[in-house]
Amino acid sequence: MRIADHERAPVMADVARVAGVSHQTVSRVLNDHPNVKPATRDRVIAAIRELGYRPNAAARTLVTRRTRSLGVISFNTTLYGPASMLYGIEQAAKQHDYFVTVAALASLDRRSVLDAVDRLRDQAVEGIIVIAPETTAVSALTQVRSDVPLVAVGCGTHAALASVAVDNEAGAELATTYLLDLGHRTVHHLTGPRSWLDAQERETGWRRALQARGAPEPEPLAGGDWSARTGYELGRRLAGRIAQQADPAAADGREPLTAVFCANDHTALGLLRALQQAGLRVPEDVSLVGFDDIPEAEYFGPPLTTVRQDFDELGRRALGAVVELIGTRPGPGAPARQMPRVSIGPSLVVRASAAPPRH
Amino acid sequence: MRIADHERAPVMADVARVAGVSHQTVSRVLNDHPNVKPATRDRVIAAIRELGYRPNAAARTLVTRRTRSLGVISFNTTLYGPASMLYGIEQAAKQHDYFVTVAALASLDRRSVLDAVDRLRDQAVEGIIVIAPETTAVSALTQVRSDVPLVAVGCGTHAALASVAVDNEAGAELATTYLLDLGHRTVHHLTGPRSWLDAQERETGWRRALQARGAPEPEPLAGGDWSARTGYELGRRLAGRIAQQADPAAADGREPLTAVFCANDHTALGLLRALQQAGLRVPEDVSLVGFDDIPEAEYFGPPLTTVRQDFDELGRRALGAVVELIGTRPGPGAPARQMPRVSIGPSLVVRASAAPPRH
DNA sequence: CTCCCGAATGTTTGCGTTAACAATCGAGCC
DNA sequence: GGCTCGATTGTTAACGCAAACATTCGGGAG
Repeated sequence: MRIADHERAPVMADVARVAGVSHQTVSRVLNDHPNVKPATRDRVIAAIRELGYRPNAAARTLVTRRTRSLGVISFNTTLYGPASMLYGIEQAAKQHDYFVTVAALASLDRRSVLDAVDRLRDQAVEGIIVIAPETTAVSALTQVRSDVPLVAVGCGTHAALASVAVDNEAGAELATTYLLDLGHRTVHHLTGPRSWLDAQERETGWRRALQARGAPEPEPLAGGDWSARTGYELGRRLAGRIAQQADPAAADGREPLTAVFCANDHTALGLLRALQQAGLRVPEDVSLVGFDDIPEAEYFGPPLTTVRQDFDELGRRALGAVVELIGTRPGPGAPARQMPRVSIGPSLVVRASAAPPRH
Repeated sequence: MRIADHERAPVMADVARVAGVSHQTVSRVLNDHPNVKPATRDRVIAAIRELGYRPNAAARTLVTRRTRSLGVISFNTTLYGPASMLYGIEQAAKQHDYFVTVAALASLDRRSVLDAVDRLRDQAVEGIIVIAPETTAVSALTQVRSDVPLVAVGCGTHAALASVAVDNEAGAELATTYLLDLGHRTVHHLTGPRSWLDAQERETGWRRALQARGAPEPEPLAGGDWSARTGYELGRRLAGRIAQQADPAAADGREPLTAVFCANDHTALGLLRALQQAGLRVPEDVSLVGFDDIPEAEYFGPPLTTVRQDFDELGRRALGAVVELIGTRPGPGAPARQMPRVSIGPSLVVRASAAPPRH
């Protein structure tokens, strides 16, 4: 396992010379071809080791037309969800013997997304996974007329793309129904950013659950952007409203607010903080349910009841989907390629932040 | 911008034919060589656009021996820190016109780290950034006799590697001194995993601050692994101890526990939760300071005073360092390559979780 | 003993690009 | 008017590998 002493790195021909065979035989050994005498194979392997030879990926790609690399486009890799998905993708990619090249987006506008796709195509990735669940991004993506297989992950289940996503509607229904079952007259909803499909779907699921029970449908609390900060800001407003509600004279016809389903755990944290700061108790005064089940949710004060989604699994499935797509390449005269849609079921994790309403 | 109608993608020769020039002229246009007549250049560009031509990266790499790709090895991309650094790295890489290939580690043992390096070298990355701050990983890395430039990021400032890191010791001193200044007799420390350099350095900084003030040095609270869970578990034990401490008869000679400096924000959250559950108030009964300043820290109950580190910047600097290293390649007879060490200063973010002790 | 066939190995070609070298073309100069 | 020089363009040769196409060798069938 010598290091090239500042000369050119050894190439296949060098190995061949040392092993006393032709370079083609070396190639055969490298690619596990049959019809190589074991003794020859051993000599070649020894030579490879002796020289510290490693195949040149570019040369190999040039002739095989395969790069074994995939692209992942991600908006904010800082969020727990995207970060976990990336992790799941990479783990799975390793098993399928693929490399993962990431392209982080500065913003989610059409231009930025298309640029990222372009960048990855320049690098000749064999497939692309997009973790960019915004509607504009998705619509931009649907127009990428490219021969590169493309799968969107965590982008809601209704995108016009091959996609892998958690069933947001089902999750939202789960959360809402749970709160209704506890005895709340209705459930309010702190939304995520309206431009995200996940947020839209969670809102839809929430609404559907209310309708199924004939519960009043309060105006959603809009303005969340998944961050704790916006949860906090909305919480401040809510706290004021709840204070009024204690005073019957000030009844304003709106539904009393005793239960809130938050679009995700981070906003729930912000909301929690705002309520506590206003002297309200969770779950005694207000019940809360989140979405995601980030690792910290269990240690909020109080621990957060939330809808769990398996990001790792999402990532793995997404990878599986691209690999599948890569395998079933066009083939002349193939009909419009079908778009696999994988939907993963979420589950409710019950903790202390939701309880029956007081009377 | 036509799509190849299922035939081979156009190559340089196709462009040349359409433009009525030789392929070399096309190459010159592509690479911004001087001495191409503007009119010719325009014809070539038009042809490129007409055919939807894009250069073949593999062929280019084969001859230039440059891949314009970098590898990032990361352990747990799910944590806020690593995820943010990855983001910063990618942003900066884009500006330097590099691709980023990630290699996630399943574990931090020597073997796994070396495998990752190998994988990346197979893909011919020009440089590697490691976000894997464990001592075993670092020691494995120092032995990678490779011609690939390698920079460790967030791995403490004492590794025997080119590195970019926040000054953990200074940050820990900042936190500890702040608590002492508030009037606490001493400060306890909830450590991170001992095998991480960051954790070690934070412990060192904490100890040094105590010594500088002549404050008693309590046994560190070991067992943290950066997670909220371990913070919680340690917190349970602490709570028991504090309860005893209220009873003078049970005094056990240990320092009273009124202030804790946590190795990171997540463990601080767990600790917070455990204390509250035990009926203790923060900061009235116990003051807390964290490390990292994750976006949620501001919304803990109470908001967490913590040491801020700029992960994005860390990532950018790390990228700058590798690019630098790549630029100043060996050169025959070059002396052992110097190892750049960048250390970034942290800052204290004061919030409500720390206050003067009661008497 | 010869022929045929398959296993094992070698030789040649082409992948798409850039670099090195060659050729052409004009303009300026003596 | 021939020559030189620089600007522009073309031609050829790598780059390192795998696939297609030879070749060799040995053994079994006839």
